[in-house]
Formats: sequence, structure tokens, C-alpha cells
Amino acid sequence: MSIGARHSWKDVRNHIRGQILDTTYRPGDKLPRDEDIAKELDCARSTVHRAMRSLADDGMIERRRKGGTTVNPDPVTRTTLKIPITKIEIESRGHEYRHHLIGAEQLSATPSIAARFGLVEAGSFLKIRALHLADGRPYVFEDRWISLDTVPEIQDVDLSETSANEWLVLNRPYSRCDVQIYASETGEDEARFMDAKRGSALLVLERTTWIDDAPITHVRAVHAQGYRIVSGG
Amino acid sequence: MSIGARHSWKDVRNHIRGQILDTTYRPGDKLPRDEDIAKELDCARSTVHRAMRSLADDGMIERRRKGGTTVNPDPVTRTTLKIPITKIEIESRGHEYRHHLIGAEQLSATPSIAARFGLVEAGSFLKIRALHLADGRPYVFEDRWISLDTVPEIQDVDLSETSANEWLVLNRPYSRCDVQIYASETGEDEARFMDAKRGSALLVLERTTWIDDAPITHVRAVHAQGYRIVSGG
DNA sequence: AATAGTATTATGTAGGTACATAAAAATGTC
DNA sequence: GACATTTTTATGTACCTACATAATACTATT
Repeated sequence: MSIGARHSWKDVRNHIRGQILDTTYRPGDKLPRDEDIAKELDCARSTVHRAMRSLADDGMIERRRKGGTTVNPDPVTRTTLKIPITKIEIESRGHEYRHHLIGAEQLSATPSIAARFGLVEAGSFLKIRALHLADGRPYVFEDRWISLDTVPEIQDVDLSETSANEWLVLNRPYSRCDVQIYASETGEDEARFMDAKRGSALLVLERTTWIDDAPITHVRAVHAQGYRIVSGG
Repeated sequence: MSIGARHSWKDVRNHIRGQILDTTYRPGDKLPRDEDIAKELDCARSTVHRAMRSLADDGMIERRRKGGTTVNPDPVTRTTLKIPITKIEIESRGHEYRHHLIGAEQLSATPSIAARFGLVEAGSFLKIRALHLADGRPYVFEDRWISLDTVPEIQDVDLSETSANEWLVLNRPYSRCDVQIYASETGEDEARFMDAKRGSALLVLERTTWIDDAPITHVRAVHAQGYRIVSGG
């Protein structure tokens, strides 16, 4: 079946995606070689290649040299989450943002924090506890470790003025970021700082960032009750 | 500054990413035109283009025709989460998977479910409650609505044998998927089916899928205590 | 000064050629 | 048969040319 006079890689992608969606090709099935598809649709192999890479990025197909292309037999829901800077998130919802530094101290990493960074030996860290407020109400309570070996300049920043979150994002871009999401019962600290009653369920987002294997920061961000991560596909 | 004898697009990407990470270019800054970068690094424009598209996909830069390329001024953490089929997830962790159908009934969508699908009028749905077990222990409790208008065949499937989750993924691929993640206190149902004590915090993952605007299914999947979503960058 | 129309320009796409690379398939060797 | 080696082959990359497209920048007109 020819696609007509149009040879856009998006058309090719839609054509193939359609065949997967209407079960012409099922999970695990092998697709024809790029070259054959190109011939069938009367376009260049590079165009098919472009379409295929797009589908592979989406997780819909898997490609292997010599092995050919197969419909992903292990279908996963791939979701791209955008995790914003808390300040920007609060302000974009029309609330007034405020930030409160609860405390900061210099410590060496605990074994569990060192492990999270993949460090053999515990380095020197700045441990911070802070609160992000939306219209004066607790929004996020964060527990943060910042590597003083990687980011010594943080010691000269007035963290009661600028949030560590914001300063780091603007001044210390990372090259790798791990995320974990889980639910946690309100503990003593959260109950105190978040105005949440003990035992209620809170969403926790942990983030660990590196620049080229050098640890930057690890945050445990406890979100206010009712918080939802939403991903529009 | 030349990159040497090698002209791989990945080298070019790393080179430019490096310049962003070391603040040669800061958020909001404009990068040189592809052609100039190509000349500087002594490679083809298409190679630079390939590198640039990769960085744009990562959310690191923004590109606009004629407007040129700029470093993303609103840095967000973009993380791709892979949410697997529960069965595969359990088995890949070395546990034995079992599935238990709690109940199924034909209903028309409640206003809130219809709204989730963006439906004007409530269609006919199959409402299912089921439990996924790992080594005999509750792992996920799901509350699912399946559109009988879009997926009438589901009525002929023995859902006590095959889980709806699995059947749908293999037989009804979706073209759009919305995800929400939040923490919830253990309610009456969860306490009963999940062996969780009332009031403990559970992670809930809601997924809604469509094929070309036609609703397929909506699931509220309550995960066992201690469950974490992990995203390795 | 405001507006409408035109030119310019940086990115995007399509096509083609040549070669690189990884992995399956075939073959040889013991 | 088991294992190492070679061949084959489908995808991946690099480079090039030509043209498309969208958005800015400019100019003309009122």
C-alpha cells in the first residue's frame, strides 16, 4: 500500500504506528527491513530510518543491528514527567511563593546518602532543611544534602534569601538525575513543619543529581497532602 | 576549539552540553547557528543538527526556525518513567505472579470517570476490581473501568484467567496515556484486600488510555506499602 | 506611527552515497 | 557435538545537495 505523493517521515511514522495499533503487527512481531518499507512507500531509506527512530524513542519498537526491528514485546507505559522548580510551580499556579530555611549544618554523608550517590567514601556535605510555602501555607518540606566537594561556592550563598533548589538549578546544571517516588506516612518532622496530622499520607519525591559522576545534591521533598504528579501524555 | 579527528554527533552533543554545563552558555543564552558550529568543529551541518535535536529532546535547549537555538531558560527535570505491566514487573523481580478477580459488573460511567475520559455522555463500561499478587502477597489492588463501546470483546474474555491489564496491553494498544501519581491513606477496601493496616500510606498510580480519542480504560492502581517508582536516568 | 507586505535567514526535511558496526547465521576445526 | 572464526546483513552514522518552512527583520505605504 502506497502512502501517496507525500513522503514526510511523520507520514511514514504514522503509517507504521497505525499498523501496530490496528494489530497488523503485534507485540513481538518483526517489521520489514527499512529498505523494503522505503521501497513499498516509495521514499528514501533515510526517511524510514527517521520515522523508525522516532518510534523507538517512544518505546513502541525495538531496533537491533542485523536483528531488525520488532514491536516492543514488553510494553511499558513511558511517561515523561516534568519536575519543575518548586518556586516556578507555585507561582505559575497563581500563589505567592515564600521560602523558609529551617536549618543548615556541615556534616559528612551518612552511609545511606553516600550509597545513593555511589560514593565509596563519605564526602563533606551541607545538610539543609527548608520549607517552601504557597500563600503562606506549607507546600514542600525538603531535606537536602549538597556536596561541598563539588559545590563549595554554596557556602557563600545566603540560603535564607535564595533557596538552595533555585541556586543550584541556575548555577549547577547536572548531567544525571535519578528520581524515586513513594508514599510516606506523616512523621514527626513533617507533622510539625507541614501542618499535617500524623499518620496522613504524603507524596515524597527523592532526587539525586550528579555532574559527570561527581555528586551535586540529594533531596527528599515531602509534598503537602493532596499533591499529585500529573503527566499529560 | 576543534574536537579532533572524530565527528560523531554524540561528540558534538557532548561538546555543546559541556559548554552549557560549564556555563559558557547560560539559561536563556543564544547558541551559534548550526552552520557556524559545524565550521568550528569541522563537521557537517547535519551532524550538528542531529546533536542539537538530541539536546532539544532532553529539554536542554530550545530551537526555533529563524529564531535560532537557545539554552532552555526554564530548566525542568525531565524524567522518563517506565511503568511496566504488573505481571512482568513481579516476575522480573523473581516472584511468582498471581492474579485474583474480585468482581466485575457492567455500569455506565460515573460523572467523574466520564470527565477523566473527556466524554460528554457516560458510555457503557465494565467495572473490575482485581488483585495482583507476588508470591501470594498483595502487590497491587486495581479498580478499573473498561469502555465496552471501544472494547466490546472484553466481555468474551475470562478475566479470572487473564488479567484485564495483560489482555488490554496485548490486544488494545493505546495512542494516548495520562498518568497521575499521588499518596493515599489506606481506605476500607485497601485494608481488606491489601493486608495493610488502615491509615498507612499507599502509592496510587492512575492511568487513563485512549485510542484516537476513544476511551479504552481507566485504572486506579493502589500499590503495596513500601512500593517505589524508580527512574534510573 | 501603525500596518501590511516582502526579503532574509536559521532550522527542518527529503533524497542520495558511502562506509561503520553489531549481531545473527554460516562455516570451519577440533 | 562444542567452540572459534568468517561471512552476511540490517541498522547506524557521516557527509552532501537542494528545497521547505516559519519567524524575524526590513521596507513601503498609508
